[in-house]
Amino acid sequence: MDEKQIPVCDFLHVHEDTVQQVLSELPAEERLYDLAELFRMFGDTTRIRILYLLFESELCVCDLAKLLGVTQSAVSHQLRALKDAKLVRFRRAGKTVFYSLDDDHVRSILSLGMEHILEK
Amino acid sequence: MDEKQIPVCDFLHVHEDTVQQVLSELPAEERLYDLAELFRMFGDTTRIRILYLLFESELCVCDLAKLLGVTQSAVSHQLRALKDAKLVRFRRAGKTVFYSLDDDHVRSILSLGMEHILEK
DNA sequence: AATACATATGAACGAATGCTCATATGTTCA
DNA sequence: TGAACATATGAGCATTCGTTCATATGTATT
Repeated sequence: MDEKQIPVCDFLHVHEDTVQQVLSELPAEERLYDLAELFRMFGDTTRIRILYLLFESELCVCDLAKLLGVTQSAVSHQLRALKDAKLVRFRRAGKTVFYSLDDDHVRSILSLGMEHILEK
Repeated sequence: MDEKQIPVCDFLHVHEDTVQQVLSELPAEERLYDLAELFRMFGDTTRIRILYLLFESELCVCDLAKLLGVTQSAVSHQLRALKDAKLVRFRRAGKTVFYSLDDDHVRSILSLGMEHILEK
């Protein structure tokens, strides 16, 4: 042991086998990044509101903008992010574009989150 | 009708009753904020890694710092955030403080998120 | 083709975020 | 009580984020 100056204790408190166990459960760096990116989508009220509005039915961009009381541009930017994260999909109908939830993970994740904050 | 200059369409594409339905499902502003705040906790790789490390067993601050390869200060700051969000709890044992997951919501939410990114 | 409407996108700006450094608090042991 | 160790916290800084404004792209209608 030891030529370290970092201000952390210089030994592990937990047992070595626990360390191995814990590290083996840790997903690969890339997956962790993707996971954080996914949850970051839920980490903004505008995006969360968009997702909740799409809970029941598909909506077009301008409807979303009006219901949210924000700019069409802002909604469009956020929808792009949600689309990239595979949380919403869209279909074109003439000039208007209708967005809807991509799959049920969105509903499940939002429900679990809501459960958590309601219990605490 | 009307005197609006905002660059969004001036009528709703969806039916009025759909609007009512959609708006009635939208949680209160405060809940949406809390929800976003909760998910924001999962939206950072350092915090996600902390949560995954705590999946199997409790760990003290300095162990976490070493396993993550980051400063004790950084970990401490993030643990504070996670604690405020009720995602982790701690117990003091002499000089060291052991952190663990607060409840099973953390595991469920992480699992759902992982499912999503693995499928897409 | 020209116009109007719906949506998308890039640049810019202010606000929030995560880290580091320095230091404070808290605990144990001599 | 003083020294050593573990953790917490505040200030400062660079980066990221979400919005707005201006403008581009795409579609339908005349």
